[in-house]
Amino acid sequence: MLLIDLARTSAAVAADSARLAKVRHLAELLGRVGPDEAEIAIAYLSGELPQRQLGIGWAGLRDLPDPRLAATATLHQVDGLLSRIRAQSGPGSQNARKALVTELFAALTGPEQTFLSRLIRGELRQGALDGVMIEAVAKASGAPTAEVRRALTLRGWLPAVGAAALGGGVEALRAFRLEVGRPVAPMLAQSAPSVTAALEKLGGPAALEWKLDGVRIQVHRSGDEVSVFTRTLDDITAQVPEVAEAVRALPSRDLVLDGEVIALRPDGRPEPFQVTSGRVASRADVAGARRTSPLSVFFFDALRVDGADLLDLPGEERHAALARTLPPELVTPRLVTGDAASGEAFFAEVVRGGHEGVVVKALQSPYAAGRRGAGWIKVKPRHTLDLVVLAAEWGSGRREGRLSNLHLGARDPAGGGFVMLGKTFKGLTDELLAWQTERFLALAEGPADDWTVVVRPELVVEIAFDGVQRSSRYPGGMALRFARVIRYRPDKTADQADTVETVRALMP
DNA sequence: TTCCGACAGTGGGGTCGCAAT
DNA sequence: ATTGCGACCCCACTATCGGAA
Repeated sequence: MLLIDLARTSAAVAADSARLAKVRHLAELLGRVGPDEAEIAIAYLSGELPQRQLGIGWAGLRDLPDPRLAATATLHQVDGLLSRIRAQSGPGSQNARKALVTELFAALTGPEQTFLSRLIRGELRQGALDGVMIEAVAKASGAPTAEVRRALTLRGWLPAVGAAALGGGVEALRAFRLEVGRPVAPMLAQSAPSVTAALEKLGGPAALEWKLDGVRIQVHRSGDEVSVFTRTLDDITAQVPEVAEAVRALPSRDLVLDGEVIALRPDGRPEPFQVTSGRVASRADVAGARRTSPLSVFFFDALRVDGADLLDLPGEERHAALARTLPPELVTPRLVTGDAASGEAFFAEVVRGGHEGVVVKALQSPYAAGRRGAGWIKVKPRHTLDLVVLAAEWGSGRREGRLSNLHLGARDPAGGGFVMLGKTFKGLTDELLAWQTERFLALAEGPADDWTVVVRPELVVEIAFDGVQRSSRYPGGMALRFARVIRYRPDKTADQADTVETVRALMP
């Protein structure tokens, strides 16, 4: 099969807004693809690369060669070159990668270049990723969607699952099982504004667990072999030796556990997220890093214990197995209650302890791997500030032509100006985007660069955020975490906005 | 007919490793 | 030594479609 076939299908998928039409386009192509090309086609059309990462990004795709006229590149040819790009390492590798990118793109037509560069940047923008591709695989293979989903849960890589379905139908899908050593897509949580709201949503008693501000891990143990995976299924075993040691010390030798790793201070309060993040990312001198910032591990779910797969069991049964298998200090603290008042009290206590919040879990729900299932609901406290818009950046994609990303500043009574604390594009409706674009252009003091418009600091906007963190990027040495717009405050002028002192008081 | 679950898109700050300068 | 880039850690929110109610 040729790359142009995929590029054409992708364009057709993008052109139809209806999901069912997207599925039809994708399934039609899957019906034509050969068995040895199915993985590549499914990967590309769901926005992924079989190589996962190439070492090429936005900058590596600047200055592409002119397209050619005849489309001749096959999927195998493209995939082979991408593998060669990925394989480059050591001094000179960056230049070698660029040379290979040039060679690859010089062999492509315009539409192919557009498709492939979007794919490599991770911005396919065709309105279809895994979710739609699952439906397409089901349609093309004749297997029920639920079977495809379940196989994906256990295998964690849709192209492999899709290829199996196209080749062997339902039978092939049923052959996928939970395998110790191969990570499963972790279950995710929805969110709610309060414990009361979360309990209401679940409609009965639930388990409230500490939400630790660390890094999600999935740990597999088979005998003395222990592997630790992140949420995106990357192997971080070497960076977090504390985890393997803790799990190896358990009596059970066959385990798949779900939990969180976090750096705690000697007094038990959490370090800022940056500390945990740094520990998980750093590969050099793990022993030294461990002495400075030791990691603690807490588990909250068990997917397999001693030969038994637990994924389909109710949450409370899985937790019972967890509690039987682990010592209490390795289990995430929790409270089971249906009472909103005691739930709120528990939440307040957790937050006082410096933690992120709680996760409210239905007692009955199975482990819905890879989905934002309704069974888990996270609750976090929310801060708000009234800040001043200092500038705005032009948006992209569906926000093209709209001023989108806001630069936010707090009032600085000492300096008489404003101190930038970060940016946000979240919480804006289409209506608000249109309004603010017009308003900002009226307040414009001129462009700072091609994509940023500096405005007179007059508009006050109410911003919600999760906390304040240390920053080396911004002049005040602080930045807001997860800032989002609540509403504009036309009733306030800039000299009534919150000050940097107010923000500084929120620093941990 | 209306409601709501699931998905995709639109980007945010911080950290590390590594190649290029 | 510094800088720029890529990859990944954390992530919130809105619009839309289509099945559920």
